[in-house]
Amino acid sequence: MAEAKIFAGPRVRRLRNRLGITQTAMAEGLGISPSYLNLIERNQRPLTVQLILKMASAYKIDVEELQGESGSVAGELRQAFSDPLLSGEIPAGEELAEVAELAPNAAQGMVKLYRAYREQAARLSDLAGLLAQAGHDPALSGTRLPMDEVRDALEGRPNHYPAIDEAAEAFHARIGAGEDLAGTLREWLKSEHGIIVRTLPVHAMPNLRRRYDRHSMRLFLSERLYP
DNA sequence: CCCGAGCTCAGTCGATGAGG
DNA sequence: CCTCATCGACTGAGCTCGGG
Repeated sequence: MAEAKIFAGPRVRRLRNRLGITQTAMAEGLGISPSYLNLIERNQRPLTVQLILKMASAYKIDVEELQGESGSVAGELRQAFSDPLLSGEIPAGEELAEVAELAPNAAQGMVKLYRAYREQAARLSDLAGLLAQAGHDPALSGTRLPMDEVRDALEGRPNHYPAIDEAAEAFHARIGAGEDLAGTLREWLKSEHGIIVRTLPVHAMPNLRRRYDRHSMRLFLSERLYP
C-alpha cells in the first residue's frame, strides 16, 4: 500500500509565522532551499518524513501537530451551512475542509457566529411563544426582529414623516457612518461646514440641550443628550 | 537476470514581483 | 534598494518496465 502524502503547507506556514521567522531562515534551519520550502507551504510539494522529523526536532513540536486534524471545525462549518438561512450557498465538503485548513481562526469565528445566531433565534422563538400566550401578535417570529416591531410602532404614530425618515437614512448612507455615528457626524460638520461640536456637562448648560454659537461656529451639546 | 529507456519526484537555481 | 515570496525551468536519484 502506498504511503499517503502529507500536504501540510498551511500548518508549516502557521508554525513559521508563530516562530516569527522567514522562509529563508526556516529553510536554512531545515537544510533545504527557500524555494522548496515555499513549494511545501503552497502544497505544491508534500512533506517528506525526513522533513517532518527535522521540523519536530528543530522546532520542538509534536509530529502530530504537522499531520493535524481540522475535521471537527469543517464538520461544524458544514452544519452551519446546512441551515435553511444559507440554502443555495452550500459549499462542497472539500471547500469547507479547505477553509478550516487554510483559515482555522476565521472558520472558528464563523462557527461561533453561527452558534450565537442559533442561540438568539431560539430566544426570539421563546419570546414569540410567550407573547402569543399573552395574546400579542404572533407575527413576532424568528424571521422578524424586535427592531422591525419598533419601526412599525414608530411609523404608525401621527408625528411620523416618511420623507424625513428617508432623507435621514440616505444621509446616513452617504456619510458612511459605521459604529461611531456621533463621531462621524462631528467629523462631517467640521469638514463640510467648519462647525466644531463640543459636549458640555449638564451644570454648564442647565436649561439647554443644545446651543449654536454663530460667531465661533461651535455647536454645544448637553451631556444629557448622550445615553 | 541484466540493461537501458522512460518516468516520477524531491530538491535547486535564478529571475521576477511586491512591499516597505 | 533590500527583503521576502513566488514561479518556471532544470537536475539528479531512484523506480518501473519491457526486451533480449
